Amino acid sequence: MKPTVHDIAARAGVSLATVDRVLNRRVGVRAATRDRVEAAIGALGYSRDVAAANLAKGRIYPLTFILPTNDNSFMRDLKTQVEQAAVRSATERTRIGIVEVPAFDVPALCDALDAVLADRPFGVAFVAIDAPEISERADRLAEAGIAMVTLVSDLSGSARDHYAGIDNIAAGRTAASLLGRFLNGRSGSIAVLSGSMLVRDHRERLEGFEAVLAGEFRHLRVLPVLEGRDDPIVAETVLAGAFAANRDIVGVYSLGAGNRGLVRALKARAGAKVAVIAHELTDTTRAALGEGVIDAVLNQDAGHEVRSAIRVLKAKADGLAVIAAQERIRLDIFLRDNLPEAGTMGE
Amino acid sequence: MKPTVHDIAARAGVSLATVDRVLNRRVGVRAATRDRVEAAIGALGYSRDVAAANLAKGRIYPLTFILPTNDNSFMRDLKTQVEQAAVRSATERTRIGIVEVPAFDVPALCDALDAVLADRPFGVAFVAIDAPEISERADRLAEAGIAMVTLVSDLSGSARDHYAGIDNIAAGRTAASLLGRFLNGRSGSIAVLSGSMLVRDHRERLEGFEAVLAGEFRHLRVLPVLEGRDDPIVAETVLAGAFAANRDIVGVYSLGAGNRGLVRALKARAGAKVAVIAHELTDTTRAALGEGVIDAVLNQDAGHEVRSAIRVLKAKADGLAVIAAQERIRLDIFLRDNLPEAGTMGE
DNA sequence: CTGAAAGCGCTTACAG
DNA sequence: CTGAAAGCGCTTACAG
Repeated sequence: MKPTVHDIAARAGVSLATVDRVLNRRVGVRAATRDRVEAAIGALGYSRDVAAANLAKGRIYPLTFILPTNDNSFMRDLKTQVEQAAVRSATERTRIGIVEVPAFDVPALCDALDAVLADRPFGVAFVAIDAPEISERADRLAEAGIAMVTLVSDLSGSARDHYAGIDNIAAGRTAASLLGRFLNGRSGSIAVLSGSMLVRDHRERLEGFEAVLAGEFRHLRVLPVLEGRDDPIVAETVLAGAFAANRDIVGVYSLGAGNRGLVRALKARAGAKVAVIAHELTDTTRAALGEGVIDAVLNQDAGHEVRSAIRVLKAKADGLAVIAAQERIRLDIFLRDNLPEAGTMGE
Repeated sequence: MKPTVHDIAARAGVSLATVDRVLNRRVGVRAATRDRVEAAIGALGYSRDVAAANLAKGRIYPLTFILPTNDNSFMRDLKTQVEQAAVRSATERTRIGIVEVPAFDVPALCDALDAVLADRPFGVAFVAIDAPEISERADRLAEAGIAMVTLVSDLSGSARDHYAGIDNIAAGRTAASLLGRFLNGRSGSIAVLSGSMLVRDHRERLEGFEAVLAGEFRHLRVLPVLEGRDDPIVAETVLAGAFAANRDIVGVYSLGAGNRGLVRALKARAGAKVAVIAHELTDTTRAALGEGVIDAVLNQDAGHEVRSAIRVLKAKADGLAVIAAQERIRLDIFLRDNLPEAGTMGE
């Protein structure tokens, strides 16, 4: 049988309360007593039953998610996933708060993080903007002992405990590699549509993309990056402008959101088919993949990211380890041929 | 506050024992009493605390995994993942038994399933061979109330509760689509290396592969399928034979295991580079991807499959729902550009 | 058919 | 600095 606190208490000749004090590193135990208890723990090979501990503590985990209010499918999905996790709160012993802030808005995100600091939940997850003011807030949250996970986009050199998102450099490299192979020798210009160069995920995708094109596909020329603000209307406008100004565009890499605008601009354009790689599987990109308007979609699973963030924050609060492999967020590659049924996405 | 059994008991004017009887559908409760308790449950919006119930029950879940003893990296990885899950048994309240059987051996798998039936664990997970004898065993296990998950390869029209594996038709389609695009107009023959046509996963991959080639890439001709028994030595021999007999091979789809043999045969072959798609990211395929010997690897995550099987079996035992999206096993596509760091694979 | 009491493995006031 | 007792939400003999 697995040893319990009773076994430790008996072996060390102390009460349950003292065992509990040692187990939870609480102060006010004589060194000699502590040593006896620790010896018993070691000898018995004790490991705590976390479920029983949580039951006794009546522990619930207050967690805050800060999400940007972009009008794009991916962010809406992310929010839906957090809401669904909130529905599971009862069984998972969490209490999940959602705070919405305008997208790409550093002061607004700072304010939200300050509010978290005042509120002191167990943990916070947020889509980072890569700015020094944000890193500074992250440091303060870490000092306050609040567990912290960046979601989707990471924060450079910060005190966050974990990043729940894909490897964006690899995503950019993959996009370039697929585009280069699909174009197969054709030369010309490549349009890159981003959301904003303020966020690290978009910058990293661009970096990986340009590195592979420069290394392996020198006949493809990358045009200056377009910023669509992850907004369909803006995206359509800037992309249509690029098509008008550059008649030799043979490929497009849409590395941000706002793909409804991308698809409209592609359909409005006359001339030979361009090869297109986009991010995030949504109703829009799924349909475009089916029609052959988009050739491949790189995807991150919002549901997995949210569940992973929650697992990591809870584990941090309990001082427990996570299964590292389970928390790795995959880069999904979808072609027309491996589309999952709608509504079955997930970890 | 979340209502508890005490609240129900008070409201229905009965004891805890009676509440428990109703909650767990045990016999021996008068209909009128049952109705009162159920009314209270409904009015209060009660939901059971499963962790507390398991603590009280001292519940552990005996689970059996039946794995084939092939000498290939994927199956070794699968076994390692089950062993790691066994290490987590203490915290997950499982007791995991592993049974090994020779690969592609119907009588051996039948014996193993009969042994499970005699042993009566809560649940069993096994790599299915698609044969009527196996389906018959599955039916008996289902009748005995043993939860059942097929792993990696499914069992047609059987009573299994769940299949923890990828969509193999989509995998085959994806392989064809990538191969066709990478070859980009070149015509010639395609060699297909399978493990065995006895298992459904290999048959389905072939089916999807042939469908897309026939539909979209008519200039590529599929040679008769080679059976490598998922064994490197056999795979190398049959593939080398195919290369010798067919000088016009321009592509290879290795849809089973034994890729050490595939790589040896490819390296030994003179002539123009062939496009190659293989399955499962292992040390061998990872290295071959880096060297450009293999162009893309389709992968299933053994760790995810094992964790998912365990979650599903436990949920079945508890009569609980799973998060469907979390149990969907993804088809991973790896190019040279999106290889995860070694040792970080997983859900 | 029903209930009182003890117990699962832990934690928490409270008393000393 | 340490311990006895009660309790978290549920289940299980046992008695009636």
